[in-house]
Amino acid sequence: MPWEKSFDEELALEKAMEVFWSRGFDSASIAELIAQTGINRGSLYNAFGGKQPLFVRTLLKYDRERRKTLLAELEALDDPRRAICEFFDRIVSSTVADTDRKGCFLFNTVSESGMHDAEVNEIVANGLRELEGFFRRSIEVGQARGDIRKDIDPAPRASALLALALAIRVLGRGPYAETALRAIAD
Amino acid sequence: MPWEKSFDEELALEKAMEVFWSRGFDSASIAELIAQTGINRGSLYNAFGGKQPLFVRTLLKYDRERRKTLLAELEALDDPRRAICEFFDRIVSSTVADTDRKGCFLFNTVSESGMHDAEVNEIVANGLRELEGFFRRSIEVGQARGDIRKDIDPAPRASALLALALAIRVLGRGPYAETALRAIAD
DNA sequence: AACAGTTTATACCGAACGGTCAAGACAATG
DNA sequence: CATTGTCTTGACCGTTCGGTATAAACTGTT
Repeated sequence: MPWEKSFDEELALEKAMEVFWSRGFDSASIAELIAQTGINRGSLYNAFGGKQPLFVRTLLKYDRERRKTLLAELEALDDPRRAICEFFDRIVSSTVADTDRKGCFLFNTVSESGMHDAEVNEIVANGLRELEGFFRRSIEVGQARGDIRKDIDPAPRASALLALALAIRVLGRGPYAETALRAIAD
Repeated sequence: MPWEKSFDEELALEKAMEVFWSRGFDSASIAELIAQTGINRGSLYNAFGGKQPLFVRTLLKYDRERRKTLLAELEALDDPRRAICEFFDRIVSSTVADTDRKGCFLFNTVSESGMHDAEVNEIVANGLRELEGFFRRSIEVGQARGDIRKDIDPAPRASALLALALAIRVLGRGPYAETALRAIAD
């Protein structure tokens, strides 16, 4: 048997992710993906099947390696109130540190005008759902422990926090005074 | 002197606006603009100069005819608290009524990945600024009249309301239970 | 050394893109 | 009625798009 893949598939996915992340699906051209991944046109199609499947794989990779690990990390704090604050802390600081204004891959995909196919929509919807769930759980536990005011309704407040997070990411280009935003969250 | 334009420029702008509004600048093709406006390719270039200038004109038209009139109308209520509620009422109801999921032209333009040229950015930034100003003014006046709690800081709260509005529009595809969102605004 | 299987590299495809151009259609002037 | 100058029209431009096909290069087995 002959010859193994000569490029690192995972590393190529990482590069491809950066391209989709910053440019979006439509605007990302195959040429750019080739240039950034360093692998050849034919190899790319051979290894991933095309633009769309590649996009899905990078999106899954992002969801798995960034969103899930972040939430797991925050839940491990076992301090709901701090977890939420920490979450917004990170969002704000990573937004201002994000010199090339990539934002958040999931949020970018949500707001990209043309709704994608069912598979992509499912991945994104699931990500948002889990993020909202994280907020809701944090609020509920925080209330049970007396760390968070009891007069707020967990579910809609969780939605509101999700909305704030999204907006911070989207608005991350103009108003940097968003730091003030975080202070309101609770 | 010869011949006047045979098509209604304002009506063509309206149609073009709908195209850019729902598809975004990049995804909107000249072919589609031609089909929807009904005017010919050459005429379009002759009358508007190209895709980009046409986009700017439709964006200005939107900003002038929708955003400004809406804010003026709400300010005319002379009831800051109700004005804010009314604003979110309208955003939510127009979002659920928006069968083709256009969202808000300004917000769409903000979140469109590739930052546009300085002119477009200025229009959008100005729109957001004025919207935020509307919130801040409403809060301040409301506080002075005793309609709004005094322990909230107008400026950051205005930013937060802007963020909520944007997020509602962006998320307007999945969670329709956003109606609950509005209840939290104050 | 011959072979098999997989990667490379490159040429190429039809379609769609934004934009231009030359000719024809037309109303107002002389 | 001829002229003038704009508007309309449809063909056409070069470029780029995502995707495919073909042939060479290469490695491990036989």
